[in-house]
Amino acid sequence: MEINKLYNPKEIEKKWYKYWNDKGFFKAKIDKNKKPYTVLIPPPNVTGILHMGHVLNNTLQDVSIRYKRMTGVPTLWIPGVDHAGIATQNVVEKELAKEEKTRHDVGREDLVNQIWKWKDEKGGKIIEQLKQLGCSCDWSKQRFTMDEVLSDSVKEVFIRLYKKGLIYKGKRIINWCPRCVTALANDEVEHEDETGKLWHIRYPYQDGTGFVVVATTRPETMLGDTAVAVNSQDERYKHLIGKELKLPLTDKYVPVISDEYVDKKFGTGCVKITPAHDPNDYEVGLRHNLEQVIVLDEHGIMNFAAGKDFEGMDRYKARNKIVKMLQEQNLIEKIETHEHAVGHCYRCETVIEPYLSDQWFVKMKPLAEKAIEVVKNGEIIFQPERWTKVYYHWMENVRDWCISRQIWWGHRIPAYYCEHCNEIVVAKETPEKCPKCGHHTFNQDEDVLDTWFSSWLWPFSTMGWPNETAELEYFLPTNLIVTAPGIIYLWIARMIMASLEFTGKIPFDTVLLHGMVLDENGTKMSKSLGNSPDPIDIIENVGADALRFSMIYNTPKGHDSYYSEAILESGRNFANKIWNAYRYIMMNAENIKGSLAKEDLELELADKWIYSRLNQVIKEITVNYEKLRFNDSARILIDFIWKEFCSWYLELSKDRIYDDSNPKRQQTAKFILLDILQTSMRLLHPIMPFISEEIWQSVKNYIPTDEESLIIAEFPICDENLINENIHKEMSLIQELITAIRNLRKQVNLSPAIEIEIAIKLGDNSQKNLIENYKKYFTKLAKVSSFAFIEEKEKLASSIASVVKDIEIYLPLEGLIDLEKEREKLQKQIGKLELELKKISGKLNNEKFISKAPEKIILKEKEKYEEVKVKLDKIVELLRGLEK
RNA sequence: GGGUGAUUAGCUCAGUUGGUUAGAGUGCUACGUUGACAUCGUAGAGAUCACAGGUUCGAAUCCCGUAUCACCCA
Repeated sequence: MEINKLYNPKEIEKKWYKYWNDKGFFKAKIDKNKKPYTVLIPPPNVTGILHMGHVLNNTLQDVSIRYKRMTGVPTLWIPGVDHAGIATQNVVEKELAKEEKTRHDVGREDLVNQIWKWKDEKGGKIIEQLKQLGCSCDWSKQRFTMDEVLSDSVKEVFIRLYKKGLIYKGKRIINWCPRCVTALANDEVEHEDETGKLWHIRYPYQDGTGFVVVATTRPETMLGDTAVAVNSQDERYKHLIGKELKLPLTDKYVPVISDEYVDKKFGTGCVKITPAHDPNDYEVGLRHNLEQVIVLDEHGIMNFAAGKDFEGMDRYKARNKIVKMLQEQNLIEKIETHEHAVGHCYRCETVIEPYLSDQWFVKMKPLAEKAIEVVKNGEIIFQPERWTKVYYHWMENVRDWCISRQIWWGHRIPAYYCEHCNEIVVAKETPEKCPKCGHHTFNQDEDVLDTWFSSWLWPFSTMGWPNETAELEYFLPTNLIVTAPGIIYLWIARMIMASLEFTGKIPFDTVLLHGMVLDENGTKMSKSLGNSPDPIDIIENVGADALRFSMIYNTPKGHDSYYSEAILESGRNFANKIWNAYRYIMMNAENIKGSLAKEDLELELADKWIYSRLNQVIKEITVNYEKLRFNDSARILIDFIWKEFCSWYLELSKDRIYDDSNPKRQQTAKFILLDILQTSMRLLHPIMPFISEEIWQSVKNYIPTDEESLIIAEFPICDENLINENIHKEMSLIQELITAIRNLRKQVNLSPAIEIEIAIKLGDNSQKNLIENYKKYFTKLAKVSSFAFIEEKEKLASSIASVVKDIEIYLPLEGLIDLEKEREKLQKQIGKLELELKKISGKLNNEKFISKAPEKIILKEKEKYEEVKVKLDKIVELLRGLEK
């Protein structure tokens, strides 16, 4: 078999993905005797294309589901996309705009049809990209938030909440996006700090005897002012309360009122009140029965109520004109710069407008109580835990949710108005007869529901609710939801509320929050900055495995992830390393005929050591997979495979692998190489599914198993009996000796090809057997041709030396030694050891330490003291030898 | 303005229950193509654990404060 020197992921990844999918390995099988493990995908937008955030998010989910699948648990990862109301409608409206048409030209029905057509043709892109990444979702259960069943869930929920009095319609100030021409919920508004201006405007007294100064960041709204408010405790303005002021640029007069809302310290302490265009002013207006004058239309254009000077002007142009006119009339006192947070539409970044309009709302408080409880009592856990505080904070201050949107793409509100008497009937279908007046003609509400109104039902609508399905019974509550903290409010909290309300169950038990993917400078990735690489390009270049490994390895749990090409190399190089170890092992597996049963193996130190380490690694990795600390799993794997398996074990095996004179030893080494490789592939599979399957399938030819595919093969279980501390001690002594010898060689720049003799003075005689038995390890890894065991340090003046534990190592150099350099080296080591010894003896001489520290720690310090002392003495002696 | 988090090697980060000679990777230096791999190997240098206090026999780790940065909320 010819194996390429460089790992080429492209064909391999395609091949195995198709195999897994065709074989149905992603499909969840209900087994009532086992508790399932279920992951819910955060449904990406139907308009979405894969970005690095998706890569991180979905890789984390795939790692957890693949790990669980291998432990034998029935697993289900439910995939799907959401209909993304505003974003998707935008896509088609943009196409219409190319023909210079608006949605109003084509009409509601036609527009919705066009969007469906677009969705069917182009909406599945991100799903295909997730498959390229290797995601093992159960695609037979893929859902779309506007599927028939999910739409039915939405209607059912709306009706139930309406009947319970938890959904109501009302005129309120809401956040309005003048570009999307729709209402937004509070948490769909993103606040950004901006440097704006604070205009101080004079409002003259009605009688012309003076003026008050109000400060505002939005002068254009003054046209809708219906009062000026001051704090009743403010001595400066007390006398003005009740007076009338002339509203500049208009022929209107407004009263001075008092309200506790006014902050005496902000601005001038006089606040203009615009009830129709500011949420706080709206509240003040209600308290004082003020008129609500709307001066902006739905597009952010001044309307007739703004007066003929401004009607038809954009809000910012009107602002400039107003300021200019005020200046001309000497009504601007001063203009300050002012830092403040400005709300933007989270979809299109347009500055939002507080806007008074008729909307539908959900009362959240009654739903929030239970949802707080299930987190407080630990039924639902946030990881990292600190996010629970964020959750509580929002839940405890939750406000009503504006769910109506003035667009056409989405779930149309199931409310019908009787044409005759305007009675509202909330129902799944158009009612037959008005319950109030008996008439038969109805108009359905024009608005659609917020996309999140379907997303919050995701945990159970995807399983067929309100029907009682086997899935709901078996898979709910699900187990894991993986997402970014940014949508704790938008999505996580609401899912918890909805699940409890409608199914009586929690939606999931664990919420894993991950960070953002930043570029190498720590800047958030964004399309407009152009610092966001296309993951599909990366996959085509280095493979999904490399990308997945790099992301997991470089993203500590709950932290942001810094992506750069350098980081990608860790995954690419690791894949290549594994590939070449595999190549070496397979080449030899082919050449070496015959095989041994496991019980006939002739084990030596390195073999016992690698099995011992393997089992420790199995234990650690299992813990880290369970704790969702995947970066630690990745780190343990790369360290074990690269350093211990490849750099030590595989090198040490060469001696036997190339020795045809001893078949039993040769076959032992062959078996162990294959066995460690296949077990490592099992451990690696959740993170690097493709290369691990490719290698595992190939090793299967030599180590037969009934298992059909790695994706459903058993995850290794630690065998404690194989973990042996004595073996570790012996092996690490040998490793330390080899490293020390290599170090000596390097010190005098010996070429790697030159064989050397080493003189050794042992600390105790038990070490002699060990070193003699495994002399070949030194030959192989340090090019040592022979050892001389010495008693005293005769004739060693022309050697360089090193100390490992209580063993002295000498490399004789026949007068080539640079005495000065050698002394320097030893002096430096002495310095370090003396410092260490001082620290330890400081502790041991401290009475309080002796009396208060646990026995175990004291013992450990004493042992450490002896160890350091022995080493120090030996090095001091060495130095003395050189100074003679 | 309120909250949360971060600050450990040039860079990116581990360090989980207070006892480690504070570890990786990358970068850097030197040497090297040794029968899997130069996407490699071997060795080395590189840290006052942000700063200032406190608790403790003992603090990178716990507490208080300060500074800087990031994110969230108003």
